[in-house]
Amino acid sequence: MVREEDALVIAARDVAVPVAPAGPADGCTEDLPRLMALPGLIGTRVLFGRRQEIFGADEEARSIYRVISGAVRDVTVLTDGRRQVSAFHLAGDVFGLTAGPRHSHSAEAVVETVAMVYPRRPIEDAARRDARLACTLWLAALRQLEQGQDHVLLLGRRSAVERVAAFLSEIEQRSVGSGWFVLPMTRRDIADYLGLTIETVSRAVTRLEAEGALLRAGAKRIRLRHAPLRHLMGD
Amino acid sequence: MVREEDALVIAARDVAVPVAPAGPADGCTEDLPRLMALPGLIGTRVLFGRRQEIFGADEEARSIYRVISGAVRDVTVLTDGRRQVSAFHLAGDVFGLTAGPRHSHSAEAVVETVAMVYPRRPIEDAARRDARLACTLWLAALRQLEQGQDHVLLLGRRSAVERVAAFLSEIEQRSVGSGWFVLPMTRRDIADYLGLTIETVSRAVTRLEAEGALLRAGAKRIRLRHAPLRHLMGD
DNA sequence: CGGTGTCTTGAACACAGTCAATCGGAGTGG
DNA sequence: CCACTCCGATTGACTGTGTTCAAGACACCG
Repeated sequence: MVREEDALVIAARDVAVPVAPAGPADGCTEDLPRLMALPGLIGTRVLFGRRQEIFGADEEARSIYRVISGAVRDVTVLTDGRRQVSAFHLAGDVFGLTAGPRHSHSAEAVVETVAMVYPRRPIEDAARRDARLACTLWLAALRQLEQGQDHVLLLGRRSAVERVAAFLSEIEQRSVGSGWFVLPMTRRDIADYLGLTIETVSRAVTRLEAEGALLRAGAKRIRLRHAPLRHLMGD
Repeated sequence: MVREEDALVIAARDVAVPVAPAGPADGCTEDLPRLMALPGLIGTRVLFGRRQEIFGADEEARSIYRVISGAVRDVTVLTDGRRQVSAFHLAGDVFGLTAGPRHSHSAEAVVETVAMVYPRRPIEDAARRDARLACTLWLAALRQLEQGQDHVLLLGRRSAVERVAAFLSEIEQRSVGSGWFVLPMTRRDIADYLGLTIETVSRAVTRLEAEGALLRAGAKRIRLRHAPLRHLMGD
């Protein structure tokens, strides 16, 4: 089994893998807002109207964005009209990061939204010189990566009711206050985020209400009851 | 609509957003292997047996990995046994990156696998000093982020046959040669990656074969016929 | 107070899941 | 070399969750 080319390989079961005595390991600054205010990184506050496109798919990625207020959706549309929302960005979130020269999806304001817009080139130039900034951008990307993995788990292995329950929990946590909160997006956005139809989302919300897992005031004003909600979330 | 606190905000439709004249924009070095060979970053070649766990969920993230040969799966298991594979890593891929101190999922060798293992702390220390390394790690994370978004689109808005067709295309592209290639993973892994059951994966492959979109030699040895395959992929 | 867009509800259907039996291929031992 | 075993893959019949198509309720705004 051990061929010559593997001669220097250590079998994982035979030896303890050499490791650093890891501590909290968050050496990078988490304070992206302040870093982005560094000299030379001049951002612009921009107001986007409801449903306004912020950038389009295949468009050159010239800017990086941070939400001040409002909500933004990342959208991919297939040629036959099927639509997928891959992420929502709320106040404080950074979006528009991409490895390549072009965006792979579009971003649209869900409601009237104010965002800081930073030109990409100067940011990347600065990141190439300032390791702290680069490290911070790395963390921002990793955090989005982990959100994406949660999303994959949601879409791959959860029922409709579980998806809607998890979605509402997520939005509640990312909204400011506790108690009542407002869904900025329509049922269509939610459905396209959860890989469902608007009818199924509607039925799931109705069912959650019937089971006592939430209270409603209109379609978008919601208050969760966490104890019964957890019961319906599976894990 | 424009309140006082928005006074300094520029409406996106009124002015051209100031942008840098963006070029190819890939200032960061893409050559992660060579960067990881920098002085001070001492990796270890480690051999993992088939199905061996490389790291577990909730385990401290002490290392970063790069696949030399073989294949690795990222796995999340819910308490009720439902299983989701969030990614496969093939030769050349970096994995084990995480923002927090702990892994959110486990990683397992799909087949006998050799990987380079780099201790995390020294890498992050170096990244905090060397902006090029930080920038490169940033790109690695962004690339995984984009793969995650493709995965979300797959799970959210594609039929079973489309998912399997897209999956086979993806593996073919990431494998070395052209023509025939080998699936290192079982039907269970594929099903858990695509959010399907093994029976549905099996039926989809059978159907793709019947429609002339692929040839089979055993369950894992495959050759794709791209023209008919595209037809069945929707977009 | 009407009009329009969004949301909810209902009934029929379809796609993928479940349960169960069979097939196939790699490895093992006689 | 063949028979046996085991695990994974395939196929079939039936079920169920979520979709589709269609109608109606609600709320927001002129």
